[in-house]
Amino acid sequence: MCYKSGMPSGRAPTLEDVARVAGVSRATVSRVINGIRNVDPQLHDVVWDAVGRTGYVPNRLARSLVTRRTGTVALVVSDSESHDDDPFMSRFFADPYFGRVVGGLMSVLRASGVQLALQIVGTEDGRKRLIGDLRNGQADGAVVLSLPAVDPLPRMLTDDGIPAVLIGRPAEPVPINYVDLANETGATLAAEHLLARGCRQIGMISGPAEVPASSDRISGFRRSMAKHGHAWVPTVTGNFTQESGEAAMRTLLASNPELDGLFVANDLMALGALLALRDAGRRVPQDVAMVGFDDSSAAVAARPALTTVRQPLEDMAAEAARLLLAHIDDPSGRVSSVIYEPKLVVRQSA
Amino acid sequence: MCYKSGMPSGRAPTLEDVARVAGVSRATVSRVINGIRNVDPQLHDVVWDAVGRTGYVPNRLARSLVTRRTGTVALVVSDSESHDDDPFMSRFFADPYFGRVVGGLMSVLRASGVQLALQIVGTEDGRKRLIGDLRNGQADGAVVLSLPAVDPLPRMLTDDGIPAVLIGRPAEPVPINYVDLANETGATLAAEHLLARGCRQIGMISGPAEVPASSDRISGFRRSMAKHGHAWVPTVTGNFTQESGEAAMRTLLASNPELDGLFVANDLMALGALLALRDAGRRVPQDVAMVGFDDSSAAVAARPALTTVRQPLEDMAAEAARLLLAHIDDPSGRVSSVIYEPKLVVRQSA
DNA sequence: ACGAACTCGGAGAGCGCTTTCCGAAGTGTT
DNA sequence: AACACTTCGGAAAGCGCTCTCCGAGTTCGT
Repeated sequence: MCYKSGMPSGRAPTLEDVARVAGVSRATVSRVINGIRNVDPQLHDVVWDAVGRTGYVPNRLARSLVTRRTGTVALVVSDSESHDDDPFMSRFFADPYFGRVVGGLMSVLRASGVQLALQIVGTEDGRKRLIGDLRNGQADGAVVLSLPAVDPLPRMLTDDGIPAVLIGRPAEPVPINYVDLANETGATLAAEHLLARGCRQIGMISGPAEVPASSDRISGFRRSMAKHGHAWVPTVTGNFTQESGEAAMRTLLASNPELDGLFVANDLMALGALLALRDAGRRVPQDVAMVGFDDSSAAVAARPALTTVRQPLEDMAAEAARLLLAHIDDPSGRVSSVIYEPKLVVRQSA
Repeated sequence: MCYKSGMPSGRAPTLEDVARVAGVSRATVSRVINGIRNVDPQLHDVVWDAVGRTGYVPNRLARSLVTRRTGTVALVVSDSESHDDDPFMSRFFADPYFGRVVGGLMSVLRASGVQLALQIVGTEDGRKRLIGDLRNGQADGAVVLSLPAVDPLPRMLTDDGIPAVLIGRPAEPVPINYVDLANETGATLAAEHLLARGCRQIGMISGPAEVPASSDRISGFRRSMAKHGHAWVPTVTGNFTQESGEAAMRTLLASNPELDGLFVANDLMALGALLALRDAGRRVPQDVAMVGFDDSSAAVAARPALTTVRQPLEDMAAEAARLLLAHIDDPSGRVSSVIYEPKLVVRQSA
């Protein structure tokens, strides 16, 4: 109970307290702390000294209330109306995708002293509340994780003039900032690699057609295959989880026993496919060559290690953070989107 | 530009606006919105109607400023003074551990309408600011992710009376809420399984000795081994990443070529060990039996699938959230800790 | 019919901070 | 020495909300 410099008991010290200790007014302390205008250097020191002695820490809430700046951005994750006991969310968070994005965002935000607040929005009502909170200055802006299917959120955000950046392009064209990967190009890379390897019977395990990233990969792959004379690509749809990949592989194998090449729309499903292939007694890459997508940690961990299309998610997320910060600083700035070029990372599976 | 019900342009509507539309005072609107005291049912409806028409959403900041409740909890991740370009954080976020915890926390917090704000704290200064922010009511409480090594943070939190829950016990005894796994028991499970399988030369790949969870696993494993006559367990230390597991395995194999059993302190390192073993031409489990720890998604994905000690992280995180919420509601409540019992999940690797 | 007891809504004082507006000094010019 | 300028600190008005008072209106007991 011996009160040290920080007088840890009782309420946190306020500007008023510091002002009293320093023998000046609240306004002056505020100026010193925010480095505004030229305050007499002598007073300046007196104030900082008082700050130190009282252990004063500015109250962000109060500050935000008047400045209308919170130093926080929201990370919006859309929970597509999952049923209550559907573990969709856990699955999503456990997916390397989420972690990589958070890591990328933080690498930039942290340097700017900006915080990240996780927001899950599912229902129509949730969206309304989110927008309301953002308009009220609950956060300065939002990073929206790639939305499944068509979602009114992007439009709502732009309509209300809320600084926002999407990771993954919106399903419908909306004038909003976003970063994305050239998914079609990525799929093309995969197709050409498989073809160059001499595969003749090539199949695909795709993601849900409603998500743009997924449909781009599908169309990109189909297009390059068609260009090389493969008008028809047997395809089974998964949902980006390992289990769905395994199941899809079985289905595909049942209808196309001759398969010798495979493009899988993400590494997690590729992992599942690998298992199904092994169970079926097919060797990878000797019997079936396989190209994944993402270059997540799973790709390196897999045996055989996955040849995969690299998506620099961390960089993309970091760029999204930068874009958002810029847009917050200058809301009138032009809407911009940056598209990353994928790269094929050749390992063992193809 | 046709202004719909929400009048999306201009500033967000305030209580004052609603009051004007409803023809009552601010106070009454506030009462209606918060359901306080009995307001005349007729007025009640009038007010809600006005709320609907104006599209009013309460300003959390302003509300928090006076109520001293934010409806937000901080998720504190300690960045042990990593060097600037050390990708430690990215690694950490990409680890399934992070995602599982976030998922578990959100499952509970979401239902209570509580938000999660990510906080990374590294330096001494960062800790001070964190505490300051918390005392100021930046968040109602904190969930602290298992800290590497001895950290003053838990003590600082309790000293300042900030509701907090640790995930993973503190390195030094501190009267603070925490949830943890009976790590020693888990290691014992692994040891006994390996022994029962008939392994004679058993080694261990451990995590960093400074983190409590890690040291508990080490001591638990050593103890049971000793009890069964194995006084000496060859051990190599890793840092919980797959790469470190692979390297550790090589080292271990070099000094103990006779090895036929192995306990690895987490699944990610086990994955790495699996690779090193394969490269060395050892079959798992025939030549070397291996038990991992965590039962993360990696365990199922591995081939052979990992026999591992299950740590119900999602449940633990959910419980942490509940504990925190309870502690926030009643700060005088007793400090409590709940320890989860691990379970051995037998798959293929042992 | 009169006061006590109760119900309900408004006025207003803050929560901790920023920021405009002013007046009091200080500086330099003619 | 009188003027215009500039510099600097304080007073005070909010930011949007909650919540304690308090007064007015209603109901009921006697």
